Amino acid sequence: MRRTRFDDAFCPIARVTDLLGDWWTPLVLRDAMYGITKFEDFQQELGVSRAVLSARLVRLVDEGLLDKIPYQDRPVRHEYVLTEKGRAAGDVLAAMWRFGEDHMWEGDDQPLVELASRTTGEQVRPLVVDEATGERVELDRLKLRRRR
Amino acid sequence: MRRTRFDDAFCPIARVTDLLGDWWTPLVLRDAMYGITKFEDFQQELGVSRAVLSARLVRLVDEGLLDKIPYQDRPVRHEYVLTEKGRAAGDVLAAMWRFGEDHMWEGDDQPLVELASRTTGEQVRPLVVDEATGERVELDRLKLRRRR
DNA sequence: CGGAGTGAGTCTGTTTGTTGAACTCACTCC
DNA sequence: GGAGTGAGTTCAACAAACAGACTCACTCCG
Repeated sequence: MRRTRFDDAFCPIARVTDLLGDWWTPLVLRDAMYGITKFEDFQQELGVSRAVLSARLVRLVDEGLLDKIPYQDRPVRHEYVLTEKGRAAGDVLAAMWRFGEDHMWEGDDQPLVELASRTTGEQVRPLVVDEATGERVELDRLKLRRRR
Repeated sequence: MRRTRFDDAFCPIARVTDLLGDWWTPLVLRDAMYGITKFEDFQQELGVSRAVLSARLVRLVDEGLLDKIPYQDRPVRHEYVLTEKGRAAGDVLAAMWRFGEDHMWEGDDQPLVELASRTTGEQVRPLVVDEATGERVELDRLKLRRRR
């Protein structure tokens, strides 16, 4: 029996879960954000099995988050680079970063690393707001309605 | 061999992946955001197997995203309600919503539902910004550094 | 020319996880 | 006394993930 798929669900969260919910997928995407492009580099960085990595990269290319671009012939070698859609998925990872930073360390412990701007050097702390008002989003306080 | 765990990774994204990356988990949390509290209601809404639902709820309670509160004796019945930490995880779901809304429908198709404020009735579109500057976060443009 | 090295996978046997369906248990309601 | 309900647990079949070995097409070094 196939694992239940959500890729044609009416709900955006379900469709994204279908795409990013496979084990290892968010970490592959994260490493792509950090500039990793080659199969071997993903594999060594993550320690994932080569078979699983191969399957994840194929999916991400199929879904349009990564482009697979040949950068030499004889033998053919590829690099995997983020597409526009792939970069947009960075917002989900950024939200995960913030939630993890705030809630996944016990007591006074904090993660050893932080995000910072390459230009100003200031620390960056992702926050989810409403685009129109700039106010924090609280999902449990919103309602769902049919789009008009 | 156990599926590789990321719950003690140095990276916040990896730890959150460990927590939310199990199949069905984001959807359980989403339904909790929409106000579902009872086992049977989750099961019927999602169509997930009862065994998996049971395991996911146990994990979410263990991790402190849900509280399991008895609301009657004889027989004991519980409701699962979001904790503060659980509501905070809503930001990740909101970012998923936005990415899904923008990128998971083909061509001119759009999801049939949208998020709206309960108070003003205005549509809400989650956006990930830097808390300090209010500017959009582009994860692939940031750097990682050791926290000082 | 021969052998080591490398990038990008595929293959294999075993262990874990997911699925749908049936089953349990402790009740309540008629 | 029997049907119904809420909240699970158990089961066997199937899918996915694991570590490690293997393949293939090259290049580089001596």
